[in-house]
Amino acid sequence: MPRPSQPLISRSSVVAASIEIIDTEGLDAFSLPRLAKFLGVRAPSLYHHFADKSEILAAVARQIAGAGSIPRRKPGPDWPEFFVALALNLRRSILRHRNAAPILLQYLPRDLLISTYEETARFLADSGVPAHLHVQILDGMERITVGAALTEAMRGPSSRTTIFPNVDPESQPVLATALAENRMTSKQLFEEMVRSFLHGVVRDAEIAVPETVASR
Amino acid sequence: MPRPSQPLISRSSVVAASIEIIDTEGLDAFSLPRLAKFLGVRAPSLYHHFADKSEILAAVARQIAGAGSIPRRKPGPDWPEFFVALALNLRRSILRHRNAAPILLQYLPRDLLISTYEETARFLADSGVPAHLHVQILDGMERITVGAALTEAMRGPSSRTTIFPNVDPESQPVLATALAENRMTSKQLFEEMVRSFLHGVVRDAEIAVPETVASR
DNA sequence: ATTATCTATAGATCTATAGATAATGC
DNA sequence: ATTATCTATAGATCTATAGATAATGC
Repeated sequence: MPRPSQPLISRSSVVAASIEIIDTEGLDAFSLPRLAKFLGVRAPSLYHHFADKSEILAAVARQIAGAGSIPRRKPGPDWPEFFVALALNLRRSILRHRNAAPILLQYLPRDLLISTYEETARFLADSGVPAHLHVQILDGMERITVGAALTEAMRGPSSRTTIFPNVDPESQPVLATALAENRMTSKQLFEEMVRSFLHGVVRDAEIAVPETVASR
Repeated sequence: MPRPSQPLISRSSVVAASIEIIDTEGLDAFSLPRLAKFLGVRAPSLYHHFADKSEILAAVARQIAGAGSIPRRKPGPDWPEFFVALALNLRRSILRHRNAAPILLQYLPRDLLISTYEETARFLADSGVPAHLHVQILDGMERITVGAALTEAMRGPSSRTTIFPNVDPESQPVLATALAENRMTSKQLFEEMVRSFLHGVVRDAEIAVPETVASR
């Protein structure tokens, strides 16, 4: 049955199927024959839509990383919360497809977190953050968010609930105390990690919302 | 030539050879036949020393991650610098073997960064950091360090020197200004990222070195 | 003429096991 | 008897290309 009336394959259906396979059967199960079977076609037909396998994987990475919506927020003293929201979005997207974490690491689209760095830099400027800190913030946010979410994605099921596994109160009393004192979930730790970083970056800077912006 | 007088293969030589292959030929080039050839033996002989391929890769990850020495430092107000040194060590180890980054992500040994969490928690306590922040610090440090180093390792050669590639001063003036204002290298950004996080975590806490410790 | 599928297949691997073999250590 | 290698190979893939074929769109 060569050339059907309606195309059997589209780039988006290939990406969706790939993610489905990786999610349910794991990364090792993913191959072009497996993907083709899932779509009800033959493997060579995939080459009509993608140059090669890596192009498919790159599209998968883009799909997963770009799934979240970009939060809207006005510049101002609570500018860090914009980044917290952005980071939580990406974390959720990555954790939804934990099996794909190695793909994301390998095919990381730049401007993953911050779709338009320019716009985000302006947001920082309008919030009164000095220009010399912008690169620190943009670069740090990207690395922290992607990195922390990826490592969290790779943790085994046991390490997900208990943050540090196998702590013996007898031999590790200080650590046991620390764990007992902790009231935060993984998600809250992640969120607070981002917040801490941002507050730390501006720790010595005078943050004042410029008049021109404040009065807009 | 079955059973030589001196064993031809050892776990450490296998790990070293694996790293050498991955470093110079890339991760895709790594296979048991390739590894065996490198060592001058036949592939099945490797199974006498390792249960399977993944056991070799896990050993590779452990070797790379555990290569750095643990800095010694006395507790006190400059406790963050201990963590900065720890993080820089791990970053260097990871960047020395960038091709192995996906392996590290997959076979991440827990207690990668902080060999003994207990000891580190005590260091924090002795430095006057409140117990309720210990988990935030230990968990955050591990995630930030590993994550940021891994994403840095995966960056292409062009993105290494220029932190944000392809910035057009015409259409992206704010970002261009930010880049012009930045005087930090990738390493310094990493270092400062860690420092910012730690200062941020304790931003609202009273840090006082306890008398018992300070007077030791 | 172009497009989107198919069949067939080249060509190259790869992981892991079974069983033989000779050196070693007791 | 155990150890550390080897040969041989099962068994399963996989990626990608060449070339055929029929539907589509001009």
